[in-house]
Amino acid sequence: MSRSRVTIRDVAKHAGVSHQTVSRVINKSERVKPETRALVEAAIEELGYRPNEIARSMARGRTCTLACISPNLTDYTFASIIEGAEAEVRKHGYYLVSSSAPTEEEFSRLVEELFTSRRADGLFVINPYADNRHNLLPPVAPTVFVGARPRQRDRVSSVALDDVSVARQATQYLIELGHRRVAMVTGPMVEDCSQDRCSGYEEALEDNSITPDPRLIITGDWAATSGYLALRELFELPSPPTAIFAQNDRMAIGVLRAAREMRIAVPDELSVMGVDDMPLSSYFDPPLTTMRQNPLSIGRDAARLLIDTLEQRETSPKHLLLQAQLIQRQSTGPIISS
Amino acid sequence: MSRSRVTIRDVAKHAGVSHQTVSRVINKSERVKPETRALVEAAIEELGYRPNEIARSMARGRTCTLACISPNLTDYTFASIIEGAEAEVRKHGYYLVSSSAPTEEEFSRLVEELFTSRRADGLFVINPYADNRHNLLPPVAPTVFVGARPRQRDRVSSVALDDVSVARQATQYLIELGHRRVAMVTGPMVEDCSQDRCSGYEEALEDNSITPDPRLIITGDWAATSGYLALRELFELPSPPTAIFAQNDRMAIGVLRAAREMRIAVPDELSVMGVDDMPLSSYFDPPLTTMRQNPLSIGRDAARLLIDTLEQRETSPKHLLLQAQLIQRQSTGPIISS
DNA sequence: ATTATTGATGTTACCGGTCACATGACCGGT
DNA sequence: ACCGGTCATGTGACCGGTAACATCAATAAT
Repeated sequence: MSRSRVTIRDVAKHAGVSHQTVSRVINKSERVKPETRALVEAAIEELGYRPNEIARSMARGRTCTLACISPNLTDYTFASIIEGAEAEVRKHGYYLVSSSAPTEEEFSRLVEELFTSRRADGLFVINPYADNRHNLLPPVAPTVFVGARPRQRDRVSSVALDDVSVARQATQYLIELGHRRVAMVTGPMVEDCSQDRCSGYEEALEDNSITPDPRLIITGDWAATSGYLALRELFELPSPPTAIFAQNDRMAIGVLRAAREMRIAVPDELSVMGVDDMPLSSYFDPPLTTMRQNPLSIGRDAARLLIDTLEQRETSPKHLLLQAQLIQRQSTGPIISS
Repeated sequence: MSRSRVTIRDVAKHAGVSHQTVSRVINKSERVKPETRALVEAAIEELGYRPNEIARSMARGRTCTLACISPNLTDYTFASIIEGAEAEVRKHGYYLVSSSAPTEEEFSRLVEELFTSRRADGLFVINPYADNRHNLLPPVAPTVFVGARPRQRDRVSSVALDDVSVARQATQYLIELGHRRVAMVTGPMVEDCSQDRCSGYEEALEDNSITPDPRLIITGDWAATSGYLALRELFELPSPPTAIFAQNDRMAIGVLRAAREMRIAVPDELSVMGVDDMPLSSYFDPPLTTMRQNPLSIGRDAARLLIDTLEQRETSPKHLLLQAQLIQRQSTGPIISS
């Protein structure tokens, strides 16, 4: 295993200074004479010295490691958030341990492991309201919620899509195409994100003096199947909708599939749109109109927020809301008055 | 931030023993009298003591952290591999830092950061032949390749899909449906995975005494667009194929899209299949026939292999090949003799 | 000239574990 | 009764950094 590590004292001896001076050089302290610095740097170069991060963590009581807990790592949006956060975090000299915790129990075990044993300095929680996990946060560690704002005025910061505004824009767009009976397929209603998208939808209806019809709102679970089932249910109604706003792309895809099977022409008889703009959304039949969010930048912003908090540049919790962009494709169209 | 840490010496004092005895208890050493053990455990409980993992790493010279470097974190297959590895790794008391390195430079910077500063004990490399990164491995750390076998008889282990066999089965299946002109869209030919799938394809043709036609092999890049372009190219041929084996689902989706635009009926005029079974593959039109791999178990196996190597249970490199399963859907069908 | 101030550097302890070795009690064999 | 061996436990060093304080020379202020 060649533990032939060069330590700070080896460098010191080689350069003929004390180890503390070497420490000052590698930490870019000002209090070192330029000549001495050069001497030490030469020694570092020559010996190929690298500071041992573990020893550093030990001495400083900080680990420079952050943790990110997500319901899973495979969902495209989650993965992109993590990718964004990871890159940003590393730019600042931190590392990111990303774990999946599908259940509350997993979540609390993870938090316990990571924080009581001092493995991580801070935490990202993706989808904190997927279940009761938001009540199981580590007692001390700075936390940033991703994908939802904290319900109580907590000490946690947050970064999320502006769900209200996104849903409102989407609905408004459908209404402007001439649709008056606009249905919606939601995510699980325990999630704030679903609720906010409902609010946005309702606001848009109100803006256009359309009376909401509760039968047009179907609760789904983000999976394609729930979109599929939603459409079947909606077309049992005496007067079915002419447009559907699905709260994510996967459910919208399910709707498209059901429409195909039921021989409902999209977009001529039914407009369908989603939220996310997954990589293959443009490859469905017809290509899906959607609200594109930028999960990478969500991750990046979350990372900045957490690091700013850790390094005391930010002391009070901050809440960021990001916008989405309408991507118009062929699954939506003007209403056809027959 | 609340440095009210309980240390091993606090516990020792509380229990009236030496810190070393406490250390023995938490490390489950046998050499402790049951009464003493009980005493110490009571003290641990009472004070809420948790060992500081960082101090442990420091003293032992191991970090119990593994790193996983992947070209990206958002690709469904990669993400699933990571999810599988992460869960397995944690079960054994390790942590996983997963990073994306789209380029060779990123890769080598990461390796440098992670291993010269002793942040990680071992490394997973997903897609080691995406570029020249397989030559930039950390000098000492145990490594497992995921998604390809090492080219030289290296000290690295590997876990991969049995690409030859998968492609052979897929091609064989198409041939059994009656197709004689079977085209293929490959991944980038620098990747062993693409090459192996080519070999499997050729073997199947040979098994059935079909002379390979090089014009039927189009090099793609795993992205949907390249499948799209491939089909356009293939249908310029004097006698176009009646079946296409795309080396992954995304490219197969691209083929489907092109077929739709060119009004080629799938599967009546053209059978299309892929490899992966992405979550939404069954939602395309028509639902995609594919070879389903199990990326979670790839990750899990890779994790076991790396940990076994680290803990010296496995001393010589081992190479695992996993199989895939044919998932028959509606994008493939018997040849229609007209 | 003397003292205070500042800058550059060295000394030593410390972070919280583990490791190697020392100690002493107890046991059995001769 | 003596010796060697094993078991349970304690002692002190050590891992490789950082932090606090000490030191000492050079400069500025009185």
